[in-house]
Amino acid sequence: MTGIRQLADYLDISIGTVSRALNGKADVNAETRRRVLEAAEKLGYVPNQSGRSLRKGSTGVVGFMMQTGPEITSQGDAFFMSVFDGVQTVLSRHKLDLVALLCSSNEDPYAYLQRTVARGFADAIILSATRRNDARFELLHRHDIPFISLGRSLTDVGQPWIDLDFEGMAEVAIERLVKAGHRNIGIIWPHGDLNLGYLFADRCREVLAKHGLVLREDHVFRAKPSEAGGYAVGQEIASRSPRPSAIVLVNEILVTGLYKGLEDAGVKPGKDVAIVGRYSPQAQFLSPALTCFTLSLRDLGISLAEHLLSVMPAYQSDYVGQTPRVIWPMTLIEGASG
Amino acid sequence: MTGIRQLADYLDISIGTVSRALNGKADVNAETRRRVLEAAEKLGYVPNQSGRSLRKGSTGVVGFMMQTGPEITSQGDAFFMSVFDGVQTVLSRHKLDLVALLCSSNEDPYAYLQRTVARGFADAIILSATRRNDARFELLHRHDIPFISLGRSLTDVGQPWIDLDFEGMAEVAIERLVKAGHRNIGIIWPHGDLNLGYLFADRCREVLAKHGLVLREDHVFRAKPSEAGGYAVGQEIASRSPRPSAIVLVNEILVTGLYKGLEDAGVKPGKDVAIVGRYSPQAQFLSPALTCFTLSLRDLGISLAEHLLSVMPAYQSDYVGQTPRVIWPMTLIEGASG
DNA sequence: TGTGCGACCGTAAACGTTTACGATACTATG
DNA sequence: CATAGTATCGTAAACGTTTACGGTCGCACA
Repeated sequence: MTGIRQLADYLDISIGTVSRALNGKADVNAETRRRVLEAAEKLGYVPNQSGRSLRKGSTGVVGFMMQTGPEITSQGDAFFMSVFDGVQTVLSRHKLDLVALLCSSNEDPYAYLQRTVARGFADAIILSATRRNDARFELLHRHDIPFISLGRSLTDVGQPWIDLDFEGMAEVAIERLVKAGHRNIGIIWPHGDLNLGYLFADRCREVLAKHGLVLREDHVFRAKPSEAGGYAVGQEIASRSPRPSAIVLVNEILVTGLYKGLEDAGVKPGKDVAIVGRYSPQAQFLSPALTCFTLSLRDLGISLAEHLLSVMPAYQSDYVGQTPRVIWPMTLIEGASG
Repeated sequence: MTGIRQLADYLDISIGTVSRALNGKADVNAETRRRVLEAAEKLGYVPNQSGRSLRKGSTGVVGFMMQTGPEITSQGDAFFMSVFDGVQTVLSRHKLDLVALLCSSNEDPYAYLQRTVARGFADAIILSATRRNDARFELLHRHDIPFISLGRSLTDVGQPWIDLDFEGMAEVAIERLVKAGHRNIGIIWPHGDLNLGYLFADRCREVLAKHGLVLREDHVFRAKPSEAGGYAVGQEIASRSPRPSAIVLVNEILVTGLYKGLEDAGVKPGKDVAIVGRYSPQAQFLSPALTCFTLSLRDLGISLAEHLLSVMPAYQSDYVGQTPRVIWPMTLIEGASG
């Protein structure tokens, strides 16, 4: 491993100058800088992260916290990979690296976050899978770590957040179904205390009420966020009487199972029961194609990164005037399901 | 942030003793150790990672490298989340943390890895999405970084690897289909130069040959690893004459699209064309349910971690006698598709 | 009493950077 | 020519740990 010392010896100048040259400081001769950069390239020198961050007090990495395990939050397949990609295109412009902080399913997320924060692992954090009451917010706030959350929470501490427009989605979906003549509309609400479920369900109720309709309690279906959960809830829906004539679901990960659950119970999705859901890679390849709400995950990632930078002291000058909170719109893809 | 110095001052002992007490070194009085641990807990002291790793030369983190972007390798993120979970259960026993090293889709993986390795970011690396010729192997070998790869490669450098048994899968699938009377069997081979495609295709050919059958070149379908890719290839299959009566696919991520592509072309999956594939969360909820090969992703993760530890000098004593290479078996789930 | 030993602990160096500060040489200006 | 100013660079401290080394103390033993 070639360190800055080897590089300095090789060039026969001091390590201070080398460091300044590499970091783009002003007081270094242009010719010297050129030589340093050239030599660094040649010797394959890359600054050691530990030494650098020990001195600077910052690590140059942004952590995206997520829980591992088979039963992930409420997002499916390529969701995070696409978001990451957007985040990185922004961060890389500032020489920041993104790593995923993986909290195992048998570790308490709060304890995990506490540990990684105290270790000084990342300069800033992106939170996902925000709960309705989420203690992690206060933790990061107390330690004065810049962060942003993908998702709102009641335990807001003034940090920026971006959340999908679940309420707008509820509104558009319900309006659409009501206009199509549906009077008996049910919803699927994923298990757990993710905040989005509440936002979604509440707005559904409101919009229905506006039309003089009521969301029956036995038409609120709780599902595990998995295909199996979708299957189970499909069976359940089929067995209700009265059976809802339309279903809105906020979770993308269970729709194939839902279709199958309904079919196996003799109820044809899109025909006997209209379905409106969230986009997933499978959505348009189901039969009938799912009417669903979509968004650009990459753009979402970009926005997440930009808003995060706007609260990081070292970078915020480039990102002034960011709206601190964003409700991210989703657009409807008309399928044949509802 | 309370450092070791504050802790030492608080206890009125030297930082050396504090460090030894916390790290479980021998020559420290039992009572002193108790006091130190208690105070550390009380003051919420957590060792600074940069300082520690600068001194020790190791970081205590294991990196799992993966590419971000919508068009990921051939696995969905449900796949990795489960594997991660297994990896972590093992690593956490050794106080090692797992982070995902996210290489953005517009950065060269080799350059990315080079950068993170030189920075000294992780003590060991897990590679995934191994290509048939993968320069990353040699890179890590040259830098003497312990690593393991999920997937074989021609550019093996003697490191341990674990790979799914794509050849066994090919064998079982082909035998099954031949036994069912199929003579015209096609395969779907994902785009890119992932090694698994070659392993799979070659073995398919061999097994077919054993039965006096030949894999027609126009029955080898290349597909983009996405649902859309599956749809396209479904259309393609339908248009071939002669049309294969059965299809084996090695990639899990495109099956819903494949079904739809076939259906839209008037070909009924499972009826007009038998299909055997890989397990995905959707597999059993398709109609007909997919006959597919599955495995315990968590156990795979556990094995990955154990084999990785066996090549890490600081930990290998606990993991002697590990077989360096593992071909991970998959088991068949009989669906109705083939 | 002197010696040796073990238990325990303090001291200080080292890890690889960054950066405040001071030193040097050269240029411009009077 | 003297001086101030500027460009460039070297020096050394600092970041928070870990750990080799040496020191002190108490005790056992001859």
